[in-house]
Amino acid sequence: MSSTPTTPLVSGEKAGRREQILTAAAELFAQHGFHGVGIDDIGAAVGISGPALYRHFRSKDAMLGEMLTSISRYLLDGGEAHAERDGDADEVLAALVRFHVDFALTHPALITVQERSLANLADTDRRQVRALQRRYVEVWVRVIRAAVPGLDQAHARSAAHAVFGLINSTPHSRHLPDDQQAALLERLALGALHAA
Amino acid sequence: MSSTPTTPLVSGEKAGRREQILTAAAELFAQHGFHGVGIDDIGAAVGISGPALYRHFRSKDAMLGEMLTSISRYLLDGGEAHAERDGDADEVLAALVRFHVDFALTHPALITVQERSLANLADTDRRQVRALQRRYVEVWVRVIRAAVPGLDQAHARSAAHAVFGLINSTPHSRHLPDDQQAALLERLALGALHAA
DNA sequence: GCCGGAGGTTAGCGAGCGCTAACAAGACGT
DNA sequence: ACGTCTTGTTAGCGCTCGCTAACCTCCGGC
Repeated sequence: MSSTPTTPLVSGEKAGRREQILTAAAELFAQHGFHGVGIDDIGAAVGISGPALYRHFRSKDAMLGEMLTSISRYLLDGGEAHAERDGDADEVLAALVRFHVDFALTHPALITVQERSLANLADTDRRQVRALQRRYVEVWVRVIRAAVPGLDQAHARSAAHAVFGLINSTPHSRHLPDDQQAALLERLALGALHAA
Repeated sequence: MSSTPTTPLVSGEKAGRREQILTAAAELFAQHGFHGVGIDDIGAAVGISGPALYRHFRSKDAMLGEMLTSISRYLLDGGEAHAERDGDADEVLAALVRFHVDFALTHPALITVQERSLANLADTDRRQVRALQRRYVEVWVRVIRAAVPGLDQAHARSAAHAVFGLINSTPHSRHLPDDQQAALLERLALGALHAA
């Protein structure tokens, strides 16, 4: 609604140069870490070479910044959309889990980058990402507490983080077809939460 | 029995210089990533300055290598010890979960480093760490399949990774006293596995 | 038919980093 | 008393990396 028109979170395909660069960079950052990837590597990954990237981004840090803030915003938006849909509390929770699982399975590189290199962000960007993440966690806390009785805020927050860890572990283990992996992760996540 | 006598996994306190350096380095690597930490930073953290570290380690990579292999070996040894103790399958699983939770809560920096910077390891070290980790996963797979009926290898392996992610998430969320956090993680982990 | 902007190229700068070299000072066995 | 081993110091080399400068080329509008 505000800056970019639709924000389909990159999605390959037609994608302008900026998006193309961001997806390539995400893949590289995920594999080698932020400092382990050079400007030239990113350029090479999209077929142009080195400093041409500065026609599209102000700095290497700006790439990471845009990457992480767009992820966080996408998750927050999606999370809020699911949380606001009224219905059975258990079903809302299941939908939220499914949403996050789906994201983790379709964008493993982004998951890895977000976990790994928040520390490499410039101060301003890091504050913004942190804020978005906090709000996303709060969405989960509300939904969890509605579905699982007898959990105080602190326990619900810890449980939310734990479930993120569970779901986000998926880039480290892809020995199952996607649909089976998704089904398993959903069962595990919901099993964990209902045992809390 | 082979190289080092007892291998108490560092543990601060008396600890020789090498161990002191490794713990300091782990903390820094966890905060800023491997490439984000300079030789001088590590030296400063233990009160000596810069190149003095080369009296104790052959290179910066060697520090990371020793750090990660010792973690992996500690986990594998502990895991096998718990798995071999016979008794109720559920109780063995619970003990294994408790073991890993305990490790994650007492060594959050090591957890973070192991997740984050496997990619920064030299080839030889990385192969060794990978091998140790694989064996640790296999311990879990056996214990899980004994306690949870109807899981094939692949599903059990995915579930193991997911539970690692769940437990290892604890460095990102410390807003609960340690004992409550441990109890919660145990419940979540076992809840997840029994729902698999 | 020109011209300005968009998006590339290569050359090279300045800074930071891992690591080595050369040297100093205390502990200690003989 | 002396040499040697250990563990520290500072200076500095060489390389890599992020980024800028200067230049080229295509392309669409008037």
